[in-house]
Amino acid sequence: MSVSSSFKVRRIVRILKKKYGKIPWWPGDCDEVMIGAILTQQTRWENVRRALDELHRKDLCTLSAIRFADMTALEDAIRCTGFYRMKARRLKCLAVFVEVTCGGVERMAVMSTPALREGLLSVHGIGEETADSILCYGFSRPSFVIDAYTDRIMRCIGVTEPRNRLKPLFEGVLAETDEAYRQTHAHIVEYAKEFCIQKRCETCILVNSSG
DNA sequence: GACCAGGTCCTTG
DNA sequence: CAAGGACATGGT
Repeated sequence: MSVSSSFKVRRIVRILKKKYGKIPWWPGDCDEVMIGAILTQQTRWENVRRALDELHRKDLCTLSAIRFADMTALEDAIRCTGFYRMKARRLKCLAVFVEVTCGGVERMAVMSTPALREGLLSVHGIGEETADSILCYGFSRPSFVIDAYTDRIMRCIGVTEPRNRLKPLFEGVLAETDEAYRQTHAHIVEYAKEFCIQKRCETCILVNSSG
C-alpha cells in the first residue's frame, strides 16, 4: 500500500475521533449482533432495530430459537428489513453453524480468530463484511469492517486502493485492538450518514480540514 | 415515481 | 474474472 494512503487514513481516523469521540455502537449480546449483522445487509439500521425488537417480542432473538423457528413466523418478524425470505434462510444457516457446527457461542468464543472467520465465511449468506462485523462487535476480535461507507469515504479523500485492500490498510494504521476497530468503523458510519449519503461528498471536512 | 439502503450469491460474457 | 441481476421493504 502506498505511503500516501496510509497517511490519509491515519489523518481521517484522527479527525473523526476528534469530531465524534467515543460513541456507543451495537450494544446487545452476541446472538443479537450476529442476527443484526445478517439483517443489516443492504438495509438501514433503523429497520433492523425494529426487526430485532420484534424478534425479542416473539422470543426469537437467539440462534437456538431461530434454529427451530417456524419459517413464516421468522419471515414475518424481519419483513421490515427487506429481502426477508433470503435473510430468514440465512439466519437458519447461521443458526445451524453456531448451534450445530460449533456447538454454541461459548465454543466459538474460544476459537482462534482465523478459524472463526473462516467458519463464518463458509456459512451461506455471510460474506466478508458480515463476518468481520460479527468478529469485531460480537466476539471482540480485532478484524476491521469495510463497508460501502468506508469505500465511499476513501474515494472522497482520494485513496484509490481497491476495496479489497482497504482492510489491511486500516489494520496497518490502527492500534490492533478490537475497541479501536469498533470505534473507527462507528465513526466512519456516523460521518457517512451525516455527510456522504449521496455518491458525492460536497461538504467533506476530511478534504478541507487542516486536522 | 425514482432512487437508495452498514451485501451476498448466482449467472453471463 | 468483471459485470449485471436478484433479493424486497421502507424512507426521502
